[in-house]
Amino acid sequence: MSKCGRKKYMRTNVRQMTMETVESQQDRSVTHSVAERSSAHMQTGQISVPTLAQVSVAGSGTGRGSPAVTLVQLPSGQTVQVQGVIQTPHPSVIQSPQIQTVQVATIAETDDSAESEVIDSHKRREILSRRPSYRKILNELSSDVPGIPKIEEEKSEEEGTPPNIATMAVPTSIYQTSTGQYIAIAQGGTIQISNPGSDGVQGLQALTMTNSGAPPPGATIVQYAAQSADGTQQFFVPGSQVVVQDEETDLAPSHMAAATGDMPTYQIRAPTTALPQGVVMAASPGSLHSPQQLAEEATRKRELRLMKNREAAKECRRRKKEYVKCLESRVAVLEVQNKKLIEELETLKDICSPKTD
DNA sequence: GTTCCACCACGTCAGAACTC
DNA sequence: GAGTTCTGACGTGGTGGAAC
Repeated sequence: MSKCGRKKYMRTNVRQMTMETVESQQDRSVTHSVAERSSAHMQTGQISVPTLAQVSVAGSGTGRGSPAVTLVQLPSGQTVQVQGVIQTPHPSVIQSPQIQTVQVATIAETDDSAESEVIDSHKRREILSRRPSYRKILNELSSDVPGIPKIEEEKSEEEGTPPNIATMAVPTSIYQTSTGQYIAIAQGGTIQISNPGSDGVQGLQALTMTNSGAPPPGATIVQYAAQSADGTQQFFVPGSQVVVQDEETDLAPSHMAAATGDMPTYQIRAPTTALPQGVVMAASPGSLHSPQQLAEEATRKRELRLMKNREAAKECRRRKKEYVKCLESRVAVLEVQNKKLIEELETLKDICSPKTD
């Protein structure tokens, strides 16, 4: 590992540890995350007010959505019923069943029963060994809080198909260009380009072969409805041909009608040399006989898997960022609520305490 | 202009989590 | 239990700002 890499790794780890919830640490009872702690507070109705240590606050059955009526015991011994400032208690960012169970286990630790402690410890360890899913957490959160957008379940993922090629017809071949784009050529002559760099189905573009009639020798014009394209790309198709993304002035006049406006044009030509650098050839998923075909099939599968994983990693990072944003906003909300509660308690103290003047 | 540093995004791998 | 999805870990490259 390089020096730079190690440093970056350490930084990354520090950042990740600050937001870590129930992933990999063994002793979670000590290292609860902010969200976990705040969640525990919301669950038990306890409020941490360090500056008011003598004022004990007990929640009185303040379930989610019910009015937050709190019993405040003042230093003078008086007990006052308080209508809290939090009229609609926000659920914690982390609402997954695992973490809720963790909180129960944590609270149970205060019991003196050694037996229950052992059982809880086992349960907790069992639960903590599971990693939270950002999608699950956020979806559960969003089901409780209408304001938070739900992460859509990609249908294509459920069907085990990568998002970018979800609607792709059964391709005869899949190719990757040097720029990372994937080109699938179906039996019907439809060419679809999947751009891993773009989000969602926008990366999927359909091409229509227009080689009907009398095409000029060695060239087939392809209509390509791309959103943007820069530079020239070259990739291969079956039959020892090459698909070339033409420069704007590279076309014969008779073909210009096919490529109007900003649409770049692809031509299928006979290859001039061997495979260009960066192009990955993939075998057709047809009958496999020779070891070479098997190897090609294995390569194709690997490429597909890598492509899927690439997209999954992107999606995972996006979810993680969303999750962290959610946590941060939750912290901000809780800080405001905490401040208000402190002010409320101060006001009540002023009201209830005997006047010294 | 160069170097250093911090940050970010990405691709890949491995293994946990999940689905069927 | 096998296959798929998700996510932490790791390494890499790009970028912008600060210091020289």
